[in-house]
Amino acid sequence: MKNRRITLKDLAKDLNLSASTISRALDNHPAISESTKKLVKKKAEKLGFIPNSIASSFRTNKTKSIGIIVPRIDIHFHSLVISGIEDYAYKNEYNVTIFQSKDCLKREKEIVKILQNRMVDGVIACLSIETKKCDHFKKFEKLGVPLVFYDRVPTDFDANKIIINDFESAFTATEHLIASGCKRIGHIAGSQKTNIFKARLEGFKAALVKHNLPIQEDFILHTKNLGYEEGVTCANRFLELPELPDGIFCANDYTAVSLIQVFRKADIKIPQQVAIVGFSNYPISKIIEPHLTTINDCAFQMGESSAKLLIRQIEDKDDSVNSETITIRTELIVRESTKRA
Amino acid sequence: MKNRRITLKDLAKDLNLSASTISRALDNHPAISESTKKLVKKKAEKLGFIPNSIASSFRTNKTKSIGIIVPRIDIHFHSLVISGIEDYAYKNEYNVTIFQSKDCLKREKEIVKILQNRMVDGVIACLSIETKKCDHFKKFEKLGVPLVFYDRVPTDFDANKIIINDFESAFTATEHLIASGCKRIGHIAGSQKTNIFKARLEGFKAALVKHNLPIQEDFILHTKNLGYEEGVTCANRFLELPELPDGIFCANDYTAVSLIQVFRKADIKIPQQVAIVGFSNYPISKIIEPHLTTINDCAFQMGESSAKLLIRQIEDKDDSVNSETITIRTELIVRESTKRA
DNA sequence: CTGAAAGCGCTTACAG
DNA sequence: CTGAAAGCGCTTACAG
Repeated sequence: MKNRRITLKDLAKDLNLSASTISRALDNHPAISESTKKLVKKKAEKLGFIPNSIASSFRTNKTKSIGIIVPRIDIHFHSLVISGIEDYAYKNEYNVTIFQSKDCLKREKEIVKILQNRMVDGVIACLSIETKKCDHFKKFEKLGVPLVFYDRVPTDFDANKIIINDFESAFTATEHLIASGCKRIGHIAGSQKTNIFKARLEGFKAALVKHNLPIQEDFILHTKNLGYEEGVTCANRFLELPELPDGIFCANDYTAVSLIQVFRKADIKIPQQVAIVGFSNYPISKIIEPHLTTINDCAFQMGESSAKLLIRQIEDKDDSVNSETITIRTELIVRESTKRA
Repeated sequence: MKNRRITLKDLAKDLNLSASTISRALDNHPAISESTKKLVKKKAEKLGFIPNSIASSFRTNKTKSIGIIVPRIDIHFHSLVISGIEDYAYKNEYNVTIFQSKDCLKREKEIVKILQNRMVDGVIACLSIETKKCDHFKKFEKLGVPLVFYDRVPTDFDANKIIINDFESAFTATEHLIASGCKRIGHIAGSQKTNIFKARLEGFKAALVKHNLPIQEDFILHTKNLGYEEGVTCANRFLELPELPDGIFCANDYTAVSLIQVFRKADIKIPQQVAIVGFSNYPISKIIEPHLTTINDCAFQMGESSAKLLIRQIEDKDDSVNSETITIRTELIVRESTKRA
């Protein structure tokens, strides 16, 4: 049942040519005559020749493979990024090998070690939540393996990074609330150990300052991981305040959805009494009622940009000395949850 | 900056041993003395030796790599399956290379061709929606590359398949509506060109028949891809009927969510007037209000099972002649959308 | 318990 | 325009 695979040598013998010529003909080498190329390709097709990519990788030291390290594949943001990476990689004839760190530093280190065995030409990574120091990634540079980080990127380490403008996005979201007439604006913040959530809180505050609005500390609620349940807790804490905020900017969509649901049950009108803005543009933001105004975090595009930068560095030897930071501009998507007019 | 990589030969020279011995020592070959093993491993560690996995793959004809073909990575179901595959593969020291067919037959064929170049030891695939004939997959068998399908599996082709019990799941869901007191039960069906949706419709009908309830054709609405928007259309069609169903089983969660939202706006009480069951246990099912009763489709487990079966067939030569179908048993998750008591 | 040797299937610098 | 030859870094059957 299982056939022996056809090799270059088989083709060579069949055609009375050398393996070198076959190899060059299939690779469209300019030195080979058109007629020979045609002949070789026809024969290859007929015999069902499939080049052994492992042999080729071994010989050339190129695998045309990208390694990806994500916290979890089943988080929508990451699956979108991966999709963007795969898309760009596929067009450029690279393939994509995925590892999940499960947000566990130990596992991240294991994966980094695995990826050093020449399996991939370059690596794209989003740091695990536990990762503070990135020394384990430094080996890649020594090995000449380009590396690009996205979203959760190292701070102690000069590297290629693809990020979004979190500060400005938060600033824009908050200004949008102000423009909608909100004067007492609250925030649900993510872990301040994570840069992106820190930037979102700072952008929020900066917008208030710019417009001479007070920063009320009891309007700023902190969470550990911005989960749906934490959002419910925050909503209840807002309800216990002497006076509700009239606008709330949430550092992600899940907590925004919790707010909407808890507030609606408490007969609070959204957006009339409280306008709400989320962050990420998760699918649920256009299903929840009222539909949620949010920041599109351009996850797919982050993936594309990561792959583009990485592949450029893989193929462009001179380039790989520099490290580059690319900031992707998000956009505010205005929906019912802030349409007060 | 870029160091030359250490090879077996370097280690051998350094230790005055042969490359054969180094190779065996690192591989814990029983013939090598413990003292030599210790010596070699220590030296390897010290020099930072990283085995060249491509050279090893080339030599042994094993890549320890699994190829996955999914329609899209960013569909939650598939990202969960991939997560399950990666999890099992990682534990067994396999890695996972992903391709998206984008539900396009042409691209699926391209990917299948790419995967035949020895890059992977086995393949897991979910067919593109356009795929009717699976001839392009037959090459894998000839090449001795094990192949497992999940979810959308071929019918014209004797293959390894991981599926869920769609018929029974639909039957259970429908019986649950009946047990909740529903007597006029409707269904939102997926494309009847796809087996799983056909099975769900049949399971639905079978439950009605068993309990001597009428099958009302105008209570069975057909959709193309069970999208959220189509769900809204279906909801409105239900509302135009002379009498509403008192229970509706939807072939997925998105359409169920649409029903809930449109019905609530029309002041129809859920579950008192209409009880609703979905299918898939998407994250939104426990966020939408009322929370949605649904079938957990065990996507992660499908991934695990696919990987398990595939790896067994990769490593167990005798086994690979048979093809196996594994049916994963789903479970009904009862939530507010059907709690009428 | 260890070593010498062959070879996996390509690619490419060199030669003509 | 084509070929002969070397070699990428491992693994393993064979020999001792």
